[in-house]
Amino acid sequence: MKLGVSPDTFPPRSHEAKRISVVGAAASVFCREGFAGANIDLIAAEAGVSRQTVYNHHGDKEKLFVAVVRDLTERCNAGIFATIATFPDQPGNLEADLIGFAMRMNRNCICNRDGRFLRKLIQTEGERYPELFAEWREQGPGRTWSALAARFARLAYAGHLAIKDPDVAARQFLALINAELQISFMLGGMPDDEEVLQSATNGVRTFLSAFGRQKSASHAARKSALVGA
Amino acid sequence: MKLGVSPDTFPPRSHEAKRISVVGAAASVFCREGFAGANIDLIAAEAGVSRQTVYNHHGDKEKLFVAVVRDLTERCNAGIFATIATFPDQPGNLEADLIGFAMRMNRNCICNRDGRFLRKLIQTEGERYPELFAEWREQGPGRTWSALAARFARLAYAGHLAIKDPDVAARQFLALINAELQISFMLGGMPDDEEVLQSATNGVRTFLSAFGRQKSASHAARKSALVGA
DNA sequence: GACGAATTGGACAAGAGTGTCTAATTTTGT
DNA sequence: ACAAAATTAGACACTCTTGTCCAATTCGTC
Repeated sequence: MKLGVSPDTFPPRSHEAKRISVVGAAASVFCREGFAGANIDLIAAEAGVSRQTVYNHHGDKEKLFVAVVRDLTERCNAGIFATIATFPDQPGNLEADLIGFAMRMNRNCICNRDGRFLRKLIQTEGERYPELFAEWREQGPGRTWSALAARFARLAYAGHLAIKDPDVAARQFLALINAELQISFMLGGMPDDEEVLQSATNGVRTFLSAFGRQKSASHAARKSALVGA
Repeated sequence: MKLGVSPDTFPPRSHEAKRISVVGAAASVFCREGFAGANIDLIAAEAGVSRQTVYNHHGDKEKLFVAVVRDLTERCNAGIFATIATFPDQPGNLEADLIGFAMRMNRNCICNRDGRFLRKLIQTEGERYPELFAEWREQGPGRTWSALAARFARLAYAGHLAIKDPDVAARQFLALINAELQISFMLGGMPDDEEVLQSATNGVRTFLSAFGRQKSASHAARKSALVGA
C-alpha cells in the first residue's frame, strides 16, 4: 500500500507490516496452543506489538483466527499451483523427473511452514469452523488433485504411463511420496532433506512399478531385475 | 446409569464403571476442544458424574489427560496387533485376501473411534507431552510397521510378492489403502464403508501392480490388460 | 437395618484471559 | 514544523475455569 515512500531499505514498515507480523505470530501461536489456548498477549508480544494494536487491526480473537487461516490457505494454494506448473510434461528421464517433482511438492507445499501450520489448524479447529473449512476444501485438495490428475492423464496419453483412473493415480502418487513422512508429521516436526528424498524416491519407484510402461529403459531393467519376469 | 440393578449382569458398576465413563467422556471432550479448551464440568456432565468425582478419580486435569492417552494407546495397539494377526499368510486369492485385510485394518484400527481420537490427540497435544508421545511412538507405529513388514517378507519369501525392502513396502501399503481417505481424516469425519472399500481396493490393486509376481492368475491377466505387456 | 465409603451439588477463592477505555507517546504525511 | 493518525502501556470490569472444601445424600456391604 504505502510502498517506497522512504529513501531506502524498509519502506513499508508501519501499518501493513505490523498487520503481517501479527498474522504471522498468530499463526504460530494458534498452531502451538490451539484456538482456546492461544493468548492474545502472547501473540502481541511475539509480533512485537502492543495488545491494543492486535485489537485495532483484527477486532477479535475469532476474526484474527479467520484472517490467519485465509492467509495460510491463500499462500499454500499459490505454492501448490506454482509447483504443479513444474510437472514434467515432456520427461527426459521419467523416474528422475518425477522424483524431482515429488521433492518440490513435499518441500514447497507439504513440509514448509505454511503447509504444516495450515494442516494443523484444519485438523485441530476445522470442525469448529465449517464454512472456513469448506472454503479450503474446495480451493485446496480438490483442485490440487484434479490438476495433478490432468497432468498424469496427459503423461499417460503420451505413452509414458499406463493409468486407468488418473484421479486415483494422482491421490496414490501423493500418498506414496509421503508414505515415509507420516511419523514426522504426527510429531509436528520438519523432516530433513534426507528423509524427504528417501520418501520421494521410494514412492516414485513404486508408483512407476505400478503405472510405468515397460518401454522406459532404465525402469524396465530395474523392474525385470526386481520381479524376475 | 441405573442399569443392571437386578441380581446379576453387572457386578462392578460403581467405582470402576464411573472411572471408565469419565475417561471415555474426557477423550471425547479433549478431542473436540483440545486440552486448553476442554472443560472439566463438561466432561463430568458428559460422563454423567459430578465434577468432584472426576477430581476424586484422577486428581488433576493433566493427570486425566495422561490417563486418556494411555487408555487410547493401549486399546489401539491391542486392536492393531489383533488385526495384524489376521494377515493372509497363505492367501488363496491374494488380491481379495489383501483387500479384506486392508478393510479390517482401516475399520478396526484407523477409522474407529479410538484410532481417530488417539490420532487427533497426538496431533494436537503431542508436542506438549514429549514423554507420552515417545511412549506411543515406540509401541505404536514402530511395532506396527515392523510386524507388517515381517508378514510381507514372509509372503515374498513364499513367492507371492516381489519385494526388495519389506519395511518400505509395509509403509507404502498403509499409505496406499488410506490414500482416498485423507480428506475425511482432515475433516475429522468417519468415512463410510463404501469409501473405505473403494480406497482399500484401489490401494491393494496398485500395491499388487507394483509388487505382485506375474504368476498370480487373475492378477497377471488384469495387469497385462492394463499395461499392455 | 446399620455402618462406612463413595457420590453429589453447591459455594468458594484464586487466577487467567478477553475486550474496552484512556491518556501519553510516537510515527506519518504535508 | 505541524496536525492527524496510529501505537503504546496500563488500568479496568467481566467472564470463565480450576481446584478445594463441606454438608447432605446415596450406595455397597455386612
